Amino acid sequence: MIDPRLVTLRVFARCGTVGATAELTGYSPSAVSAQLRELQRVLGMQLLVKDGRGVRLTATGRFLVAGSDTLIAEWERLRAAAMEAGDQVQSSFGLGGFSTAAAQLLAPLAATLRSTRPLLKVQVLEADPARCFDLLVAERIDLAVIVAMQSDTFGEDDPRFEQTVLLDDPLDVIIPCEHPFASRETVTLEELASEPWITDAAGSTYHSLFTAAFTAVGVTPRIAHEAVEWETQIAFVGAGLGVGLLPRLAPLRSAENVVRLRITGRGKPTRRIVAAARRGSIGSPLIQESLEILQVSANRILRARPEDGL
Amino acid sequence: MIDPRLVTLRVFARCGTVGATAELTGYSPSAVSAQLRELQRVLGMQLLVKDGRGVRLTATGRFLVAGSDTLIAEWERLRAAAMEAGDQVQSSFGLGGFSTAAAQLLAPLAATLRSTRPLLKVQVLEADPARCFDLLVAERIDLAVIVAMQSDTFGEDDPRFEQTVLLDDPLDVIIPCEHPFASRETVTLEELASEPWITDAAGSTYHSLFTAAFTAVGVTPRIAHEAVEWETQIAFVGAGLGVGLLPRLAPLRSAENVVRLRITGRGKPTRRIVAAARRGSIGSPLIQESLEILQVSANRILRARPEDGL
DNA sequence: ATCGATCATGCACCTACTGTGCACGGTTCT
DNA sequence: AGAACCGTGCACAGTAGGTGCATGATCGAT
Repeated sequence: MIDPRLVTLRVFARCGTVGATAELTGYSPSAVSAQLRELQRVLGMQLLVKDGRGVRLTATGRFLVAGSDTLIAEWERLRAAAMEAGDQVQSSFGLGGFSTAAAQLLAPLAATLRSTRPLLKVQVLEADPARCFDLLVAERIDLAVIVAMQSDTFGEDDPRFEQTVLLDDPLDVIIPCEHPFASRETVTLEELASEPWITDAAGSTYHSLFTAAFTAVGVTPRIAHEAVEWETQIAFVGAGLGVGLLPRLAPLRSAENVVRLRITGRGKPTRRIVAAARRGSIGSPLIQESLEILQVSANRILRARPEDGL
Repeated sequence: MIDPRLVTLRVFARCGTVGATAELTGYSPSAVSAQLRELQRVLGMQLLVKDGRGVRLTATGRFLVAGSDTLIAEWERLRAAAMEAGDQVQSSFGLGGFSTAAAQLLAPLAATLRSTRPLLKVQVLEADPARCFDLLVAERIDLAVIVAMQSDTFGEDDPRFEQTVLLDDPLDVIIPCEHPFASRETVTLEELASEPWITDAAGSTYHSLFTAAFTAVGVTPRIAHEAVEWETQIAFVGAGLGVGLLPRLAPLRSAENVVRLRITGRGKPTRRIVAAARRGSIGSPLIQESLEILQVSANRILRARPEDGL
């Protein structure tokens, strides 16, 4: 209901270049340029100035973008309330989430919605958390499932988003079948202090999660190998190259001769998974229903004993 | 910046029929019908139901319209603030007002704006107060000058509008040149109690103003003739048919052998003239400047002595 | 009961907005 | 200097959204 050109401007305010805005919104760069030009004409304001080989927001432009946060939130709130008041449904629904969430949480959610609401067009996009926020602003998706990171620039109080905690996903340890601990059910991080560890490259979200888990118990792990994908890491462990941490949500196929153990003791590392939506839209019946379904899925997975993955 | 279809829905909520909405917005009835249908499709809500030979808002529709008041106001506020922050001007500006205001206040305002802001497209529409409010909602005009009536359904606290008092326009008495009081400068209503009066038909806004003036001083005037236009009333008085009340803003040509006297004594009847705009937009520099110009015009007219009209 | 008036809507048609693809000029980094 | 990148103008195309007329439905008046 808000003019799509204003939405485009907001996306531009986040990524700073016309090209990136085009990529995020799905338009061509020419279209973004034309939209921004038209927006300035309609409003009678100069919103952009040339800056080097790019363009930059003017003070007026920044002011407008900042103020539009409450406008967007107001509209989302109104639409959600009207939806609830009229017990009606929207026609399309976009979901976004990072890999694990997309596979374990969003896929069943989309399937459930597809059966309970046959005429709702559901679209799922896999994207990392930062891009999920971009996609929310661009209105490409309506709900995102992400890992809450302390390093995130989006706080709880960002006027553009509203977040609710979905679940705390515990990290398990995976070790090779041949490992002396393979028959145990639980283990502490201290017991594994001298093991060769497998994790992601420094700088990734998983790596910071990894180090945080060990600093919490005062252990310095020896990092032997690096793997980006869970599948790769599991394969490394299965090959006896070392041990690793695996979120409980990440599935483990039985063929992979790897054992998953729960962590006990002082340090019980978890990653917090939250759902994010545009501020104001959280009350929408569709989003509320989605959150409930997500909770059910998450609890069902978490209740499963770690040995089930063997 | 708000979707024009939502604006159309708001206009429909006020006048109740597709045809009237088309007339107010400037669209054709087919276009209004298509817009409302499209709006329901996009939002996934049923906003209208057939009702006899017309259509009626559903509960959801009424809810949406009511809630959109704050949304519109929020946008107007944001735009006005951005305008002020950036010291920029809009490209078009619509003015509305009733007959006297249009001639005496809006015409000079439009002329001034045309000279101070050459590239601003100014449009003036003459319309009675009720229609002015409709035109404000329809975004055909941005500022309206109207007579405040106690019978108006639009209170000071209407979430859609914002009003500021422009001036209190005193009512003068007009009498024939041959009248014994013609050489005086002031008169009281009591002195004219037995005169034959000329006013508008019962039910008009002027008529209620007329009776209110006399009930304030406890006099019951004898209504001899009825006239709708000021010009007609003045002609009646000039022909010696009676006396009448004339707002000071209404001009008096010297050729009309009629004398204008100020009213003194307990009852000093006035009509309150206010400016109205969409809520939130009152801070816009263009509207602020317009209000100042209107004040200047009004004061200049009011300072003129009543004899000047002879 | 019938006829006319009124109201919303569907349809055919057309205009004009808006997006795409490509080429170009300007700017920065190496 | 040359290459890479960024934004923008232009020709073209598709489609959203406008008008005008005809139609069906409903209400009021004769």
